[in-house]
Amino acid sequence: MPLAKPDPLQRVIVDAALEIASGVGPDAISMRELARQANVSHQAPYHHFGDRAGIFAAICEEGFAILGNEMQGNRNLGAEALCESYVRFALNHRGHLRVMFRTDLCDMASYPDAAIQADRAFGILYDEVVAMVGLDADELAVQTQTAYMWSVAHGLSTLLIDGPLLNKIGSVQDMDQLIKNIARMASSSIGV
Amino acid sequence: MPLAKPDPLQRVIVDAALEIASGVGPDAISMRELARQANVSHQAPYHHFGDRAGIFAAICEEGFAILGNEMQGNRNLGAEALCESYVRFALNHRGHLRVMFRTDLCDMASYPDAAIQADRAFGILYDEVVAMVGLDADELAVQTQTAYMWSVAHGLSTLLIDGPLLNKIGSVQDMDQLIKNIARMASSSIGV
DNA sequence: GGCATAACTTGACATTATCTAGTTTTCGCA
DNA sequence: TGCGAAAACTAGATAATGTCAAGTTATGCC
Repeated sequence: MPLAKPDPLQRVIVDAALEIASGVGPDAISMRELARQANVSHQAPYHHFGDRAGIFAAICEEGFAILGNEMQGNRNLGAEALCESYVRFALNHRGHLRVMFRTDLCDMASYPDAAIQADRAFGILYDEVVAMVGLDADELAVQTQTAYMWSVAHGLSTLLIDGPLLNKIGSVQDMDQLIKNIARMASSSIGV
Repeated sequence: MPLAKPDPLQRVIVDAALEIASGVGPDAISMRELARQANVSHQAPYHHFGDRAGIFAAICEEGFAILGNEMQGNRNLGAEALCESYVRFALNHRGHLRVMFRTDLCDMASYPDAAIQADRAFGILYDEVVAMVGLDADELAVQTQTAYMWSVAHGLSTLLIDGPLLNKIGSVQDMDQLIKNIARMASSSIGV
């Protein structure tokens, strides 16, 4: 029986980074600490990612890809499900989310692969809104409603992950209900 | 005519920090750079703020105080105005906002003065929702709707400041209209 | 005046990102 | 099988950072 192939270093490093990001936060990520956790020299991560921003770019790309896939999977279930899947992604991948919207950590304009995944995720939401408001709706209305849905999902996500919202909510059960209720409120505002 | 009293060092330092925060981002804030910009030794800021987190705590406290005041001023104009004032605060004080929800930069639990201002701002929003849904509404409904309003305002704010939303919107005029429309959509979902 | 306290300065240390320059591994191909 | 180049690393050095410890100056009050 062949030995299991060890995880490629890049995977190990990104996982270590995500662990730190979802714990203390992305700023605590240091190249040398990642190298230490991967048991390699302090320069090994540079070979794969170029610099610190490269690590964040990899996280962005992966994060938006996962988010896109999850939204894609719930695409036929309406805006409510889309909103819910956004928030659930955030809760299940808080390390990713904490990096994905930090333009200071990684300017996506410099990392086209990451930007592509981000645009794709946005496009799925956009298309869903188009489907709800109708193809004949004017551009501005679609943009507004897309921004609205995105704001609700993104706002709730960030408030749950980093904001004081968790402190004001009792149990996880409550949180689950809260997410569902808010997703429903948001989707019922669309297309009217 | 007496000489104008020079700004106290704390003000100079916080302003320098805000300048950096609203530009590159809060992570680029370094104690030594702040000292440099204030023309003092690299240890002077420590005397006033204790450590780096102390600077962020001061920014949080000030930010939530300003936000609270602006919301308080628009309190009688309904949830729509409240939501709008939140977003406008974010746009006009992006340095503050970028710090206020970064629990990794400053754990508000360790800075009661900051926490008080944050609770106050939240309370204003909460009271407004109570006023809209009626005093007889049950606790869960009020919590849900408060979280909803907050999510919309906060989500739109962060997406406009750091997210890719700006790239997808044409002019500042459009942005103004977008904010108004979204605030209206949000407030019309309340209390139904 | 005297003196306690606040408001700083100086120097040192460990840690960091990143540059430059090696060294070892791997692998396609003769 | 062996070789040669590219990939995957290692090693050392530099400048910058946060923060500790210890000194010095300025302020305000009795």
